[in-house]
Parts: sequence; structure tokens; C-alpha cells
Amino acid sequence: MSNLKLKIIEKDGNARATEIIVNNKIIKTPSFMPVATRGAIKSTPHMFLNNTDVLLANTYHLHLRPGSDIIKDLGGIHKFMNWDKVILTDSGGFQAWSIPTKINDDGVIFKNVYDGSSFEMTPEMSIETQNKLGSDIAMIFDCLIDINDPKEKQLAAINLTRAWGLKSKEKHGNRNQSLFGILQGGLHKDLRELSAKYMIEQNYDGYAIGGLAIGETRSERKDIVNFTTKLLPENKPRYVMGLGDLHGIVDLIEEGIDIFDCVWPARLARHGKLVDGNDYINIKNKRYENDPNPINKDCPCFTCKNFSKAYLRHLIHNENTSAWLYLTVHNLIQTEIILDEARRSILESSFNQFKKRYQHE
RNA sequence: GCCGGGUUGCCCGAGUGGCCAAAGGGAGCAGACUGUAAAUCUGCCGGCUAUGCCUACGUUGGUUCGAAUCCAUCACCCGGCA
Repeated sequence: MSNLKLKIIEKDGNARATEIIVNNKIIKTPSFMPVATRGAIKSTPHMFLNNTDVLLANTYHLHLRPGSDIIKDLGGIHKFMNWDKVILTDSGGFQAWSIPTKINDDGVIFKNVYDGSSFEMTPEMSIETQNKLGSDIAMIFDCLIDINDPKEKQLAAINLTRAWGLKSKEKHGNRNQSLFGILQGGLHKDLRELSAKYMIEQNYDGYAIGGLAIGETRSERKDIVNFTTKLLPENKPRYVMGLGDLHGIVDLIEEGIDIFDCVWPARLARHGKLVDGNDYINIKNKRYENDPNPINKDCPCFTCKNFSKAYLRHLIHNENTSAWLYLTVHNLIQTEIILDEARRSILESSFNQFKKRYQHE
């Protein structure tokens, strides 16, 4: 018996507006999950968020610090972070790609980024850790590789992900936690199809498309997602992992994706790049040196209500810690707004009109 | 006043005859980043009518085929002695 239900509220083309109900909490989709890897969005208290229904936290990092037993003893990840809405935990699969590791059939020999030692993470251990953390949605431990790796490697990755998925599924016994499978296969449609078959056989509460937003073009991505979503069951959530730029998100909402997560709005903000309408500006640029206007006149965020571009430029050049907070708030609120507008446009059958704003490069 | 040390590009600072428009930092200017080893990384950074030329290593003059580098001079700064 799953703790998750998906209700399709409206469709417009392939785009869909749904309600995902998990543990009696609602995720209104399309939805964006800000990334709180270590239990916090970098530099920004999650209380600044308005319409965000889900946060993502990370198994690898929370396993190392402070440890899942400590979080369990403290009442679980929600209580630990003081966030009672939905939390999805990523399994550590991404870290097996981003941090130097050795992968074998049983799991991954990780380097501990905090002290340099090595330790092994298996699919079973990832699930057990996520169980202790007590997230609402757990991810299987998957094998992510470079998008441009040769086809044999892509095939090996989906086979390994299949095997690990099976182990994850068998280990998983938490009735208050959903489990999502992850599709791999790079840009190869036949492999995506095979990977979809493997994952659907294992019958998950939701399906993630992994291995994207790491080097492919927008049209390659849109094409492969268009192909892949058709293979996925209608009544389960679809989640594209790691995508966060406005144009990319709108592209894939059009293809029927429900959930996204990304570091992008937060990291870009820390680097001075800010959402302004349907594009980005770089607040560090000299031309904002004496600009008395907010980042965006129509933006309701705390930052735009209070500060000028000139002030924010001054801060990011000289007082990073406060700048990071203000700028991250703006980008996250803007991302919320764009996802909300997308949802409304689907409900009003005007998604095509909405998406035009984001179709330029 | 005497003796010694110093004065380098926006700033700090290496360089002590040619390979020097001058190492390395910093600042400045631009760019990258997509399930956060990312509070990181990259490029540009004297000027121009631009495979070359001009201006520049405190001042002025000299030695040399050639000087940021050697000599003299003056100016200023630092230390010691009076």
C-alpha cells in the first residue's frame, strides 16, 4: 500500500497539472524542489519560501554528517530541519558521479569529502539510511554516468541500476515513505525504453528520468524526454532530476514532467545571476552600479520589496553572506512563480501561450 | 650632516644587462556552472591606425649594439650614528 497518490487535475497537450498526495501532504505540480543537500538551502532559510511544497535532501551528505541515527533519534528529518511539508531524499547516486569513486556490482566505494577516508555505500544501505532519515519520498540508488559515455557503458549503467533497484525495492519496507525508480540510458532511445521497462517491472511509486542536464542540448533533452514519458504510466509522478533553468523546465513541463529539482537557482544567485522576467541578468555587471530599481518591479519577493540593484551589486561585491541570502530568495521565489504560472496556464488550457515566453534561447 | 637600505604597472610585490609590456597576488571587467567536493572555476587586465609601433620600472643625465637592471645626479621614504 503506497503512501502516495497522484490526481491528474488537468492536461493541456502533454503538459499536466496534478496533485501528488504523500503522507497527506499535497504537492501541486508542476513543482520545483529547491535543494537542501545537508538539510538546508545554502545561505537561505527555507522559511523564506512561499509556495514550495517539497525540498530535496541528500543521503550521502546526511549519512556522513550528522549521521542518520542522530537524525532519527531527533525525530526525523522533518523535525530536524523544521520543515513539515514534503521531503524527498536523493540516494547518493549523484555523488557516485560527482565525487571520485569506484563502482562495483555491490555498490560504490566513496570518498568521504569531509575527511578523505573511503567507505562503501550499497543500495541497501542507501535505503536504510533514507528510512532512518524519514523522508516522504526515497530514491533508489542508481548508476549515473556521463551523457557522452559510449553506448556499452550506458547499457551497463541501466543494468546496474536495474539490479540496484531490485535490491533497493527489497530492502525498502517503510510504509510512510514512497520509493521512486530512476531511468538512465543517456540519449539512446532504445536504452531509455529498456530502462523504462526495467523500472516499471519493479513497480515504483514514481519514476525519475536521470542522467540529464549534464551536457546535452535543449532539443536533445526535450526529444528524449518526449520519447520517455510516453513509456511511463499516467498515474505515477514523473520527475526529471537535476534540471533547473527556466527554459529547460518549461520545455519539459510541455513533455509532461511533474517534478524538478536543481541547485541552479540557488547557485546562480550566489554567482550573481538572477531571474528577470524570462531571462537572467548578472547583477555583478558594472551597468547596475547605480541602478536604483529592484531586480524586477513585479517581483513580490522580500529582496525586490526592499533593495535596489545598486545595493545588491554592492553587497555581492563586498558582503557576500547577506547578498547570497537576498539573491537566492529572489531566484527561488521567481522559480516558484514561474512553476505556478505554468500550472495555472495548464488549468486554463493556455500553456502554449505561456511557454512562448520561454522559447527563445 | 654622515653611513646604510629603498622608490617597479590601479594596489601589493618578483625581477638586478638582451628570452621584459615586466613573474605572482589583489582589485577591476566579463564568462562558465543544472539529483551542491561549486563560499567554485575560466578568460581579459598600459595604449594604438595592432604578426608591428608607442608609452612605461621615482627625476635628470651617462655607459652600452642593447638598461627596470650598471654609473652619476636630484627628490622622497626607512634604519643607524651625530
